[in-house]
Amino acid sequence: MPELPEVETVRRGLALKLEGRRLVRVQQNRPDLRFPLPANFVRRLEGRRVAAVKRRAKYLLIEMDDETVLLVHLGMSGRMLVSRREGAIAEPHDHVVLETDDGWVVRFNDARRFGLMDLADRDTVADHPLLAGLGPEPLEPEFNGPGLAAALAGRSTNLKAALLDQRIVAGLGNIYVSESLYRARLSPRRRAGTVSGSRANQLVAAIKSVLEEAVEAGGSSLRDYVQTSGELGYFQHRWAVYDREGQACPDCDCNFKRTGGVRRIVQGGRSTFYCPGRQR
DNA sequence: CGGCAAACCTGCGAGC
DNA sequence: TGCTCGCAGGTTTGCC
Repeated sequence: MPELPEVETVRRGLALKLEGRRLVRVQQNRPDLRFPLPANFVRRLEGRRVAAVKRRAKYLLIEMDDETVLLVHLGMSGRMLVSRREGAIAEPHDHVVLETDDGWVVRFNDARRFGLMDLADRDTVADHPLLAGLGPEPLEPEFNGPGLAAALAGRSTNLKAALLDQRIVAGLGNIYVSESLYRARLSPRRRAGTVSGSRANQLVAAIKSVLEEAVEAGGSSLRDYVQTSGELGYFQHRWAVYDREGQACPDCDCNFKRTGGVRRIVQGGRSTFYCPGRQR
């Protein structure tokens, strides 16, 4: 999916179109996404003005003027497509459609339906079951070397799996874990508990720099992901290891002929990409 | 606790 | 051209 940089890109696009606008029409095209939509979903949103569009980890939090919060997760294939009302064409898998008082249409489109929406209250949304257990925001100062080391201490699971665990740090997914570990020169196979001190500091710095650059580039993009505007993100062109099996890594001083370049392994049923010459 | 597989669901590209 | 297979950015659950 959309990992943190993609969700942040979507958040910015939605904020430009939605903040301060009234939702004059809300259309719900099916009773459920990953979970059933809450009771009175349409009635609780229609006519409300959007106060703010925020983000926590990979969740979008769209706050209304009555303190209702529309919680959105894009899952693997979820998109928020923005267009003018007069040009809007309904497409398959448009599950929820929002229309603003100044003529914009936002369509939540999610073929695989791993995404979700729920309604919460502003003052208690942090305690929502989906948000309560999340770890620190990786781009905030609260995410730092000592804190990460403490969270990893004693864990025998591999470092890849630990960084995908949203309780350790919230917002990384399969692409940016591989990219961060490459930048930190740490092997995805290393035991998580062995990362402390300067290694933890380096890993935190790597995660922050990868995510910051990706946000700046407007996220990555695969075939089924577009930004709110419909344009593609550019970070995919900067992947060092993700989806680059067999190729030389960009900083290659690691004897390509011996290592065979970027290696793909499967951990927890998901692909991991790394350079065995650089990452230990 | 840990590791793994399966589950949720659809689409797409590769290979035959 | 058309079929089957494997794989895909996420997260949870259940089993050993």
